Amino acid sequence: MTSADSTVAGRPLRADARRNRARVLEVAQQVFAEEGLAVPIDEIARRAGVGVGTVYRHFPTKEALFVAIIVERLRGVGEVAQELAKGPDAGKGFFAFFEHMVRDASLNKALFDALAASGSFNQELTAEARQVMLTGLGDLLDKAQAAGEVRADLTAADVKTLMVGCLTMARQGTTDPGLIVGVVCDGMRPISPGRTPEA
Amino acid sequence: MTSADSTVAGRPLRADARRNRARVLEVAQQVFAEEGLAVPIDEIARRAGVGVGTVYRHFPTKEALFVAIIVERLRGVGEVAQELAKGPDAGKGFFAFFEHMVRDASLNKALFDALAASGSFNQELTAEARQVMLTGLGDLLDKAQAAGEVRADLTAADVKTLMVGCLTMARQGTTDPGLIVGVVCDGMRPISPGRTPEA
Amino acid sequence: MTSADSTVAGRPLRADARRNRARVLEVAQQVFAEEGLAVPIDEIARRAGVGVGTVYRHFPTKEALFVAIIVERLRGVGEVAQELAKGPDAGKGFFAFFEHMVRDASLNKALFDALAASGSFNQELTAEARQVMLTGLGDLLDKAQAAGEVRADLTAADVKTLMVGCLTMARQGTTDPGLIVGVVCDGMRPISPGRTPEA
Amino acid sequence: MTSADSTVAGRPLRADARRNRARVLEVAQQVFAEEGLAVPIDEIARRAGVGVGTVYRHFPTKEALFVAIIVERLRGVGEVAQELAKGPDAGKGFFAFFEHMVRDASLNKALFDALAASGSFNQELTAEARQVMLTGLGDLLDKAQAAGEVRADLTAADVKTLMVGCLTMARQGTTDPGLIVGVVCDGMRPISPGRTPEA
DNA sequence: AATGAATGAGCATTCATTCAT
DNA sequence: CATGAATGAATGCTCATTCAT
Repeated sequence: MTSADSTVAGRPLRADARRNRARVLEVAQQVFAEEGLAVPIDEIARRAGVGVGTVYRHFPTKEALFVAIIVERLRGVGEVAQELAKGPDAGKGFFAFFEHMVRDASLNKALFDALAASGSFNQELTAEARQVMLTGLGDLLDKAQAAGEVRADLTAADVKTLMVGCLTMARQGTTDPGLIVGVVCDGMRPISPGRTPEA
Repeated sequence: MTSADSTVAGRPLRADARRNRARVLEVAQQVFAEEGLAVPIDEIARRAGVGVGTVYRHFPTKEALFVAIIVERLRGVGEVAQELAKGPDAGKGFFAFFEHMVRDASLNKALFDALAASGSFNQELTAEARQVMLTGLGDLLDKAQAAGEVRADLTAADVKTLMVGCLTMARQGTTDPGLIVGVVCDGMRPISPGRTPEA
Repeated sequence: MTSADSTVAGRPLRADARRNRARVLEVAQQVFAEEGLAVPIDEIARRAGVGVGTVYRHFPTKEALFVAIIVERLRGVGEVAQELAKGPDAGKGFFAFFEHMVRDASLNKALFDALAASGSFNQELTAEARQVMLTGLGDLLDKAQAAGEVRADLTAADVKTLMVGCLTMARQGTTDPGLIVGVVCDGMRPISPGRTPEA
Repeated sequence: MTSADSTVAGRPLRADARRNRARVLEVAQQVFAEEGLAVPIDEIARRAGVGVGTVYRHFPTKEALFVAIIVERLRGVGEVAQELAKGPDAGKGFFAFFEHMVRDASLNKALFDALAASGSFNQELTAEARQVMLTGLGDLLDKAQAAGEVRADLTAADVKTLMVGCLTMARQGTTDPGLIVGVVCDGMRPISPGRTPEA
């Protein structure tokens, strides 16, 4: 909703061009989500009802297309976190966010990849989006830590990593996602006196 | 370590053949580890110093080669777990195993893949090896649970999942593996009365 | 001559595409004719002055390319026969057709293969074309038999077989095609009373 | 049974070597007959119960192996013809030979290939065997022509060609071999006054 | 002599990307 | 701008032939 509609920084796209760009993005996300990165661009073009050329007009590279998807997703995630940080109970909010994210992304390979693979691509291209995401998450985390609900030694990056980890596990489909999230969330809580972790 | 040297069940391979087979396996593991499954067989052959034909003589398919790696690894992991299960302090053993595994495999993509992707391939081919692994891990887990050191509601499959998750995270390289393992191990411990998890 | 220009049944191909398709077909026919089915697709592409990809765009499989050639040929043969069947002297027409066909195809391995191998491929794909051919030939044969110029116990399929046989022989290059055709045509005539065949 | 047992002209092979050579030849003939020339040498070696090396020891090339089969066959055919030429009724003998050959070879792809493909290989290697064959057939033909049972303008080479042609047709399996042979044999008979061939 | 492991050129096919229409 | 045809490098795999054991 911000200003992510132009190809790079050119003039505002023509209406039909914008429509095509959006359509391709949407389809690509779905297709990648369903079948993985190996899907040929031709297939995406076909499903989007446009020619390959059109895909390449908007995204000069297959990687660029994927990065675009990632960026869009990361931005969304960051915004949600930001929202929750403004709420009253940051502790509850934090864990809810974590759980929600995992539940959500475990159903959506594209979102998963957006998080997981955000490091595997031309870093420069995703840098900004990752920052947005980490900032939102960071704000939420800070508050939760201030409230004593989360281990103080965790950084936003650590939490993101743990989130991706939970996603990977959830996606395996071999274990109840609830249990996984339970274990990890539990592990993120401050170490109570009654426990002897790692001892 | 057992008798995994012959192709399938034929006569013991000739000395040079066995050497080549081992060399290919070793190289393939490394190369796959470094660059992922996309590496051409030709590349593996080249690095192993043999012709493509030789690779194909020993492993009739690229998948077969990968499966062979997985199987070898899983077997190893299972055996280690089995060993530890026989030790005195199962709780300590369990967490040590978990930590060790993650630390180890985070340096070795092949081992990681062996664990992570063991479900993505011709199930039949890896079934046995996976069983060996789960059995070993299960024995260790049982003892640790009996000793009250691990949440009773976790199964061997859950633990394996958590291990793979930690591996994924550790491999990202963006977070201290120790911290990750710390969090997850902590989460696997029984819930102490002094804590209000998920509350 | 009819409408065999589109790939399957899509919109009429772009001018250049149609040109390429035709060129590939033509070259493939020649090359197959000269060197047999073993010729690599790359070779055909090279000789046609296009990339391999182009060949594969038009013919998704090597077999498909060959089938296309066969189909085109069979259609042509059937149409010629049909034409002659409409003529006045069916007997003369029949033998002329036979002779012509052999003479023609003995110079063109592709046409030969079209006839000879028409049974060796995905039957479904060539079924229709074969039918066209047999129908044309059948009409001509019927008339010739009615005129008492051809043994009444021969079917269109038999005649086709004999034609292919003559072609095989002619292609050997070791015997005068005229003599061969003479012998076989002679054998197809009704058995005169003055002869004691097989006696 | 003559002197076709040594590799080329070396010393008489050791007993086991001769056994191996014969076994390979026999198997190769069968396998080629069943599956065509495309069968890998490894397959032949396997079925013959020897190593590939052994095949190559006896036949330095795949082509050489095939030539050897051809040669053996041609010799046999020539000998049969020779035999019949010595009989009383050359006319009957000639047609019987023709029919017999077709019937026989249509069941044996190797024999068929031996006849059909005898021209497709290193001519030098098969020259002698072809000569033997043509001589035998020639003797039989001469007598039949002298008896007025066969068109005088046919040469042994022509007849061989017609035989191969009939084989090709018979092998198609789409027409009754008897009918084919009937037509061709009929065509080989002298032109009776009561007929107007090619007129 | 026999064996079968090793070799590597060769082939069908796919797919990211470019460019004429 | 959109289209989709053309391109060709890349890849998994086969198989004739050589050679160490």
